[in-house]
Amino acid sequence: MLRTHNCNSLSIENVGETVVLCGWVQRTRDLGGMTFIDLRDRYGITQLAFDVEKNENSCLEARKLNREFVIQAKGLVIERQSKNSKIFTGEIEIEVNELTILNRSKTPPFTIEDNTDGGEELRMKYRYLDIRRNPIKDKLILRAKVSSESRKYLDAQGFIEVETPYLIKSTPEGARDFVVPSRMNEGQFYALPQSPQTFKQLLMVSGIDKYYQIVKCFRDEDLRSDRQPEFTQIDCEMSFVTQEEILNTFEGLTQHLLQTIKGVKPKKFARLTYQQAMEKYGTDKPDLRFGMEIVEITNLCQKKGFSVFDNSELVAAINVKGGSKYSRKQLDKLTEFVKKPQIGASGLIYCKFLEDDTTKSSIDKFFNETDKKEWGNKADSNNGDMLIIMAGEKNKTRKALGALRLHLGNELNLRDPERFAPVWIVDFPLLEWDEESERYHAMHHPFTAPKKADLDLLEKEPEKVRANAYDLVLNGNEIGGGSIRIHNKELQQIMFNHLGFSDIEAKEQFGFLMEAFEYGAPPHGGIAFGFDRLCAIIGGQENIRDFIAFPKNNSGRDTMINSPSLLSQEQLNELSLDLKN
RNA sequence: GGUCUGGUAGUUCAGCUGGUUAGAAUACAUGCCUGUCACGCAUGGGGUCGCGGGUUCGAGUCCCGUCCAGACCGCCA
Repeated sequence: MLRTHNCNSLSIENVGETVVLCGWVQRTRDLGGMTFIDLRDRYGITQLAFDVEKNENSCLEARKLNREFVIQAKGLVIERQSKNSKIFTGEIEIEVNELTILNRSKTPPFTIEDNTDGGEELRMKYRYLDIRRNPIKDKLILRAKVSSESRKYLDAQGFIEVETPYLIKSTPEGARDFVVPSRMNEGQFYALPQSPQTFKQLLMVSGIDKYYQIVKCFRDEDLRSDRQPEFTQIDCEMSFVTQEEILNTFEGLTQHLLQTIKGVKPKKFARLTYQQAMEKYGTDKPDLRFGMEIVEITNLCQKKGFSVFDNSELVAAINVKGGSKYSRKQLDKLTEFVKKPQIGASGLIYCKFLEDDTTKSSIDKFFNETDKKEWGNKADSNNGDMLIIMAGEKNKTRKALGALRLHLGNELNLRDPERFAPVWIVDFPLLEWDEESERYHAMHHPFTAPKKADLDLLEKEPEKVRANAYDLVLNGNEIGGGSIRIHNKELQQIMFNHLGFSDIEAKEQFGFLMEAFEYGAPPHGGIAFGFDRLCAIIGGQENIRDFIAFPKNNSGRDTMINSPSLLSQEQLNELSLDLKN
């Protein structure tokens, strides 16, 4: 044994014991006659004390130590003369009489401290040093806890964890696949799974009733702060269940996690239909930690001579509490925000409700006090508030207002990371029109069952068909999504046809699934949680990178190991691959 | 594929409408200091201003291109 204790375990009760500690040198404080060293390991910090008069040799040794040297120190636990209440071991220190350098260290490129001076690029290149820091280490510990608590809950509910293959088949639907060339099958490729979707459905056909897997998935799409090309899902599927049972089971999982990890128990989760979410929040992943809902005022403001409103499909507003204090400059900034090409609005109109009960707006020429007060009533505006009004095409206007709402939520600090506002979004449309390929795409995926009541719309008004599909949204982030699946070959065939697959293509791509459906497939449905995102939000962050030990950067690179990288000509030959350039 | 922001000491950053020898903090090195815990004090070293081109008497600063990083849009069934 190299050590008898860790660096966070000794207290005043251990005084008088001889102990051996191992760890990294966090900092040395050389006072001349004596030297102090903060020794750090995963658990905490213990102060080592070296006194010239008591032990000159080890004191001189201690002065040679630099940051991040790995050392072993043997000595006596003594009570400190001056105590440090900031750390657990602050009442004691180790009077060291044997000091061994286990390994030396170069000066690290950034400081190994909670508030490091290192930028993200450097921290990623030296991720192994970054993980020595508490904030990163703690996030990995939180992740481990979320994973273990998820397993505990699902195991207790009778779910079975089954592993599914990583080397599978590329399919044209959905995200781009990462592909892996097959040496033994010249010219052929495996694909890495975007999700174990078809396998978990086959497991339902197998009678595995309740399945789950905490599993890596892969999508070759551009990255974001909440998107990595390889990411982890809690993937689940159940047989003989209604949508309601699935929602309840996984509402239970989410509550279990929030309770065991954060000690909070949210009430029954809110529910919105997709339609309601789009109307009230302009997005299918609304942040319900704050209000500021979108209010439609089209009928209240048309035919008054203001052509922008008169010619708009929708006029809608959000109420900014306390917004009447916004200066011209602040309003200009907001206008600038909505005019960005990403938002694409042509501008915004404000209407302030002043403390003296009068109003002031950018369109006072066209509307009188009564008009403006009517809008205010509709939006629950009080004196001191401000309406921001936008007009135009329905969906675009809602989206722009939704983006502005989120922007204001950030600006006004309404998005408290310690609060959790979960909401189920239900009744998603089954299909959405894709301009580029000029055909319908499955909004969720092609295995999602349409609502029975909407089935007869499928031929004539496919975009009106609602699906038995749902998302779990937490604090404005989509953390889970699922659906009741099709379990019948004929309906699956019809769906594929609507998605533009010929019968032959459908058979080639998903014949195995449709064949399985012919052997007694049970009704089934499920859900998948974005595990990295879930961890990040429970940890109060929006960026998932620090919840992944070794993440990729914006361009999909791992700058530590420098991947991806070129293959040698021999490797290419063996795989029968030729590079274009 | 697009929009925006940034790239200056090991690190984090400042550097104005172009103008002498490019600064600060921190880290690092050396010396002093017996109760520090972000120890303190003194001294010192440290720069291809991302890269390439252009404008100019003169470019870290302006222009064009390019690379890298980050955020967002598209994309992500």
